[in-house]
Amino acid sequence: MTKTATANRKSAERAARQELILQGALAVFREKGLEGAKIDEIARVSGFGKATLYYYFSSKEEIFSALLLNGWRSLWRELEEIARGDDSPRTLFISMLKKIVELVNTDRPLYEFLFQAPQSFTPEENERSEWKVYQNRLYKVLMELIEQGIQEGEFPEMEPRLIMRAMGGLFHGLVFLGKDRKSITENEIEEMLGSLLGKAGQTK
Amino acid sequence: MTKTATANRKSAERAARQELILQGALAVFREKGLEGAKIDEIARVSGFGKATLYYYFSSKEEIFSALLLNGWRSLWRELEEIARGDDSPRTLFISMLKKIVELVNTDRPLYEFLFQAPQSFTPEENERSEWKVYQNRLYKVLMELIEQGIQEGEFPEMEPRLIMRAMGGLFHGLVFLGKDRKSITENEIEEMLGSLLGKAGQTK
DNA sequence: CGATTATTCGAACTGTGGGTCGATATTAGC
DNA sequence: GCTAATATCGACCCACAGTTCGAATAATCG
Repeated sequence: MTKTATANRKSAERAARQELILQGALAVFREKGLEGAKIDEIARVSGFGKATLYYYFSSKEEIFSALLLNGWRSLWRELEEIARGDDSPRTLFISMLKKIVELVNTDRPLYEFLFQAPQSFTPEENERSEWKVYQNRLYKVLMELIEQGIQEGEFPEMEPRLIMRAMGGLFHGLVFLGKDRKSITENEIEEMLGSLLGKAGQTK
Repeated sequence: MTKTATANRKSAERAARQELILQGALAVFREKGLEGAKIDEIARVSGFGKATLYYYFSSKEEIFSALLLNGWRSLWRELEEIARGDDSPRTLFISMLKKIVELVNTDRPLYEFLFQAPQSFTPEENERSEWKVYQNRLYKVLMELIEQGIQEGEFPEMEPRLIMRAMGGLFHGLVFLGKDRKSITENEIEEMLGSLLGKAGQTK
């Protein structure tokens, strides 16, 4: 058993070091943007030699990808649970967005990265990427909630895609826009969403 | 008089060539993103040698800046007129956004660039830039309309900055999000804004 | 202990891309 | 036509940043 135990510890340590590197990388991306982040600086910030980064990751791009993948995957896991609830579409929809707000307020740098980094890639690059799978699942669930919600009269009768875009933009604006990084409260979000979606069924 | 006439023509031609270069640059930015756009490619697309670009512009960054400055300045001029009208704050506010939609539908690549390129710079870089002046004027006018609108009961009673963010996000979502580049209509915008702002005073 | 393997790292390599040079062509003015 | 200014351009330069190398150190195991 000794062999396995040691191997486990080693692989755990390896993962922990990868995590350290990712944290450093995130800090640098946040400050310098995607292209502005230099490998040397990531190495310095995370406290490893430059070559060591390449011992754990095969390229700069892989570091990006790992950050995005981890982030979107864990975000999806949090939201998946909520989506499985059996409340009305509108309630579920709002709960999910409120959950995202809660998470953002927990670790703003991470979520700013998750929501803004993708714009730095070309659409083709994005299609191929692992993390996109989880983002797509999230979008799909939200779209379905909107469609069901419309049928049940809980959402305004408009093109679902249009509502999706409007809600996405509204949400993004409230949570991420503005230089004053004051966190938004769940109540504020709820109020805004409520007025956009109309009062129908809101106090159900 | 010959001298002046010739000089005029020359400077007009010079401006026209600059314009050609800017058009090429915009096309490349649109496709490749800001960092992905190479000077060599801009030169190729706009039909000049690389060195010629540097005969008209002193750096790659100056090309960016010129695009942004031209764009935001002309956008501001269009909107300034509207802002001077003497309708109610809410009507003015909505007219301005509808005007932007109209312009976007005229030249989508340009406006996508205008609204998205700034994110590629660090905040400090943005502060120093010429074009930011016009963007700030626009934001200021919109904020004032919101503040007045609240006093006159045409807008919901919330923090103006919050309303601004919400409207900005909503607008951006509707106009620019989504891969299907189908243009949005002014009516759709009006409907969305209307429901977010509430019915109060809408049918004034 | 050796010896084999895992880890770390600064130095060196290399491709890329922004910017410059010098030579050439084109135009303007007389 | 001749000269000076204007315009054009491909080849070159060089700094930078991602990546690799090779050596050195630390951990594992028999």
